[in-house]
Amino acid sequence: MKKETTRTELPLNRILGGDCIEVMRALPAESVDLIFADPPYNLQLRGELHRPDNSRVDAVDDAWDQFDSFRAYDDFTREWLAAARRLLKPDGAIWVIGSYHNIFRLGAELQNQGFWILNDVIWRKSNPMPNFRGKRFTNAHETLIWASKSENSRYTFNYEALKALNEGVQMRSDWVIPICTGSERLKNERGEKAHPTQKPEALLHRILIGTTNPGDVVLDPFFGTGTTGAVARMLGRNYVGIEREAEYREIAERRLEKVRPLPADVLEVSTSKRAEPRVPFGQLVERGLLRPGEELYSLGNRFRAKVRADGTLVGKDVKGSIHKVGAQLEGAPSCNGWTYWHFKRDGKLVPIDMLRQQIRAEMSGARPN
Amino acid sequence: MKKETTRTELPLNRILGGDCIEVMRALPAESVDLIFADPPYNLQLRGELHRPDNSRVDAVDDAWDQFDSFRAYDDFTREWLAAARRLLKPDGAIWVIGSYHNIFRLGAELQNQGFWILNDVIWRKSNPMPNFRGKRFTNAHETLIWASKSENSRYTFNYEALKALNEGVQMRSDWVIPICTGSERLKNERGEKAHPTQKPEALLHRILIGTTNPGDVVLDPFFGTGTTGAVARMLGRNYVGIEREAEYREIAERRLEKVRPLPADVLEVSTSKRAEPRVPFGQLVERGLLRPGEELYSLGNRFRAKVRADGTLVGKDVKGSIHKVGAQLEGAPSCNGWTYWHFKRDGKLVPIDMLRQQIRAEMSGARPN
DNA sequence: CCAGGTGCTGAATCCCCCA
DNA sequence: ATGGGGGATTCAGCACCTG
Repeated sequence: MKKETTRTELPLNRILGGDCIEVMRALPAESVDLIFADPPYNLQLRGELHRPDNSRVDAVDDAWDQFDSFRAYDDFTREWLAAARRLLKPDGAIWVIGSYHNIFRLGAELQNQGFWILNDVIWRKSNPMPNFRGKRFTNAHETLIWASKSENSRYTFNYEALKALNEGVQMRSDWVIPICTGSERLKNERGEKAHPTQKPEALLHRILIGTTNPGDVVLDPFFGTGTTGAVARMLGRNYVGIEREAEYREIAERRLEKVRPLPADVLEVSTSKRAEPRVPFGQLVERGLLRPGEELYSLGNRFRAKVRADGTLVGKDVKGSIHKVGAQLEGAPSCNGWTYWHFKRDGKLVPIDMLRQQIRAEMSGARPN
Repeated sequence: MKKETTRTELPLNRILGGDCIEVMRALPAESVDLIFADPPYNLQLRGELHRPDNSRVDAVDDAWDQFDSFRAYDDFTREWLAAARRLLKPDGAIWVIGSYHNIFRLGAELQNQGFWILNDVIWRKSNPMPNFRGKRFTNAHETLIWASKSENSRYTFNYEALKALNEGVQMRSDWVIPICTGSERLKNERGEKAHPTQKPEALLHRILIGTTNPGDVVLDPFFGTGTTGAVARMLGRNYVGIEREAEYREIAERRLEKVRPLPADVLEVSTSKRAEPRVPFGQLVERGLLRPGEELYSLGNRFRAKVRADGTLVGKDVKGSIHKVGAQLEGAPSCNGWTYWHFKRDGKLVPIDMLRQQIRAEMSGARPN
């Protein structure tokens, strides 16, 4: 049963037909920045499942034979996840979505394969289908798991952009988003909904804005009618879709043709201070913005320190960087010297960070960027 | 190494010392209606964490939360779940709570053992701890799983009572409840929090109202400081607690002594068979059961509000119906004012729902029901 | 008595570059 | 690979104090 697979180049912004496990195995390793996966959880699919040795799992229709069906689902999960993992760049990440039918098995297998869970996120549906028989709670949410490829991955997280999306408050792990209805819901020629579990674009919008950058490659191995691709294309990300059903692929192709990518300037998002160019404190002295020997005053004006010619400070029994001296004086584990230390101008105390901003402004002025 | 265990009778309304797996193995099979379990989460924390103001976060670093590997945690989960399962009556059910660190392994093992998941429920914290380094989403929720012993269990679900708790709308799978702080949070002699992970009583209140009946037996194998027992006792349910740490047991004993069980008539919950007559809150004032100006006290005694002559309440910065004011004070989408607000009689706090029951009794007149 | 400000805390897998 | 050091980072609720 061994199949010869030729590793192709990664075809960007295309939908690939076929079984996602086989297709992924033929793609180049470590070529993808983000994976979004909405795998099937319908246990009726078990007839199409394969064990790791590629033997087919017998169709088991008996409802009581849960153990075998869970095992088959776990085998399927293990295989596609391993194939997906291979494609991820070392600093890549994955999102999976599911309900209580499958999310626990999915999450456990993610952990087993060495993915590092960063958050579980609750998609809280503002308009869920009620529980008609009154025997359970309204199933009003689905669960997403966001995980990096490994514990030490430097994953992408646009903290400031998400905070801005959330009215200036840190984005939480529970997201209120309506289900996909109305004109967004795709129909087939017969007027029926084209796909049973089409996800809202708002969900993918938040995921892609928050955990990818423009130009990144986003892979969706269960592409369906292409929500991931549509949002990726709109947001200037590259997508790779894999879908087994020809009908879904055709609908997705037509959908993607209509998407107009947004211009680059709109795609710029708020960035954190971490992204700003580094300015050594010594430059302030070199450029004469602070004189050697000048006195600096701590936040709260409890301590003083003197600037030395090499860009270090000297205070009472302490010397070192602006950060180190501040931390030692405060007895704190760390200290941001830029906001901690102040200098005197016209009798007023001004944070030295103002001088850093001045230098940064000059730097960006030189480079028209 | 075989240990002879004598199967004792089930000791009701007591806290049992020792390892919960061993203790459960010594209890009689099929004797429990509901299990609530808050097992260790296996947090796997690395270094210290500081807030932006440099204060240190008091982490959950207790020995009982340390496991060497996922394998070790899975073994532990398998054993305690199996022991718990044996104790459940055929129509019994279980609730477990966890975070992304452990909930996927917990859910998968529940399924493996033949439990039938009925819902996963999201506890949305109205006041979670933020993410201090801006590297992830605020971890603003925990996940509960509600499962019956088997697929065909006729589990208890008080649909109408929960609907009433939710202002007449079907209860959803996401619950907004504040974390346990303030006066509800138990302290030890040193003034520190007595238990690092004490759960809010409101969470147990909803679980016990929704999925048990008065007189049922509720087992909590990780009893801690006894939240499950306290709410069970208040609501006229029997509890069995198991806790390994003597210090937690002593605190729980003292806590439970103080709990006053509610009278039986208050515990009757709505049934779908016969709708209870609606009683406007204003009738309590008209009839002189409550005086205008009288002070009401919130569940948990955190808030107060004053009764106005028109049957509305006025609290700090809020006025309106008993439901609306309760919801606003709690920051919750809704609130059942009848069970939320209490008045003082003979120095004790009594839910205003008792007065409604009184009026209903009068209304039903000849029918003693 | 109220308004406003300060301080503390909560189940947390919480940095990243460079030598 | 590992260590050192620059320097970035928080929301809601309650207790307590001051004016």
